[in-house]
Amino acid sequence: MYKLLKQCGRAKRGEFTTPHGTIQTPVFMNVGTLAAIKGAVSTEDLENIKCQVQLSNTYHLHLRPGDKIVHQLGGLHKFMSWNKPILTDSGGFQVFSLASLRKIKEEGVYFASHIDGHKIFMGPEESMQIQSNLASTIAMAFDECPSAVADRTYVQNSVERTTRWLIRSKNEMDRLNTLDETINKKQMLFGINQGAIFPDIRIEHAKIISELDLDGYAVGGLAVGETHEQMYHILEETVPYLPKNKPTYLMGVGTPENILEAVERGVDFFDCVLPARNGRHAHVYTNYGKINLLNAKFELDDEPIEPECQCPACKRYSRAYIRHLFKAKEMLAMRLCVLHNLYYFNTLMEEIRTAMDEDRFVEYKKQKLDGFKRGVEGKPTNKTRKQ
RNA sequence: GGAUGGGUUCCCGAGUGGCCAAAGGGGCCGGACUGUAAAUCCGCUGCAUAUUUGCUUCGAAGGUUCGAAUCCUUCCCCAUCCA
Repeated sequence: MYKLLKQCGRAKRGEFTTPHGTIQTPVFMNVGTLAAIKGAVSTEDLENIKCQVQLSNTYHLHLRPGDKIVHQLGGLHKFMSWNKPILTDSGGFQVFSLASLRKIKEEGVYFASHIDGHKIFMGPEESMQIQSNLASTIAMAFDECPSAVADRTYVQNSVERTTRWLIRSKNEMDRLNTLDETINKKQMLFGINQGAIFPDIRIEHAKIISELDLDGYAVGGLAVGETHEQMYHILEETVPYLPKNKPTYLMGVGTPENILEAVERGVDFFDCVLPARNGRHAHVYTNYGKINLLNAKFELDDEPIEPECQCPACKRYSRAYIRHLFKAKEMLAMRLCVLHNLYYFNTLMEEIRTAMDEDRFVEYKKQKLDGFKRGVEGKPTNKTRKQ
């Protein structure tokens, strides 16, 4: 259940209560596709980096270890030893990312497993059944995420099918939640808005799905190749047509800049692989933009990644040391950077919430974006700070 | 002292007359990554430059040839074996 605590312009500050605890929003959901955040991050670690919600994936867990196995083991929470909320993505994104391995039909999608090539079918009912077996807190409707460059006719047809799939998803979830063997009988369902970069299709779709009284509403199909300006524009056009008294979730986004811009436009849930993936690839976030620790200029840099950061990496280790770990291919390098990046994102959200509570979100956002824009080169030194 | 194998661009290592500034790795340097087929992928790596081209390079010095990292001579090193 979502409680809107405050609005700053269109920006929403809220609280979302679930059977697994209350989520303070705006929130960043930490992505652990295979029931683990890549980079050797444990559940204990997540407690140290302010993680409120984890995200896992229907398609991937269906293939490995198999949702029935997770069900037999008591559901995802017990399986991965995490008692806070978990959102499962429906497999809709894999319809996009595994484009060469699938075929879309009205009944659903035929995939060739990316692991061994065996044929699998997933429609709305199958996706809900898998997610019910996984017993996540929040299930996502099964959708198609069309490419940003798809033409209007394609998108129109795709969105209409996604609507039909949403209704089937909801019916199936309602049914599953009444079954004896269901682990989480209060599993929530979020619908997903699509429409690529066509505002009228987006708005029309938003209006239709808003009538279904779902637990939350996502905007999908963004950050898949369009420009940032197009993404922000779509949010401005679309979000006002989604229910204010429900969470609004921008799927798969994004950079700290993207998040600040989207919060301003009314989004309160986010998820993104970037902090984890970039961390594994030595790119780390600072208040003065993203830096690549592999760069030679950090060879003798004795500073932490972000001097103002209180994460497990920044409290103890220098950029030079972590750079060395990357060069030496020590997995601690990735682990530290993933922890830092996730801490950075979760802290960013915390700061956003505090700023909204204190009615200074606009100033906060501006100050943050200014810092990112200046970059590490433009960072004020002790000397310039005194002046 | 004798026998054999070998010395290639930062490193390892292919190449044995032209298509060779020289395969392939590694390293170095740089880039990408947005509901994770990603601990991945891409580019660059002799010098100088207008993406054309010029110059220098394959242990050293000579030589053969229109043309040599590749063939010949001598020398210098290295490895293994025999004395």
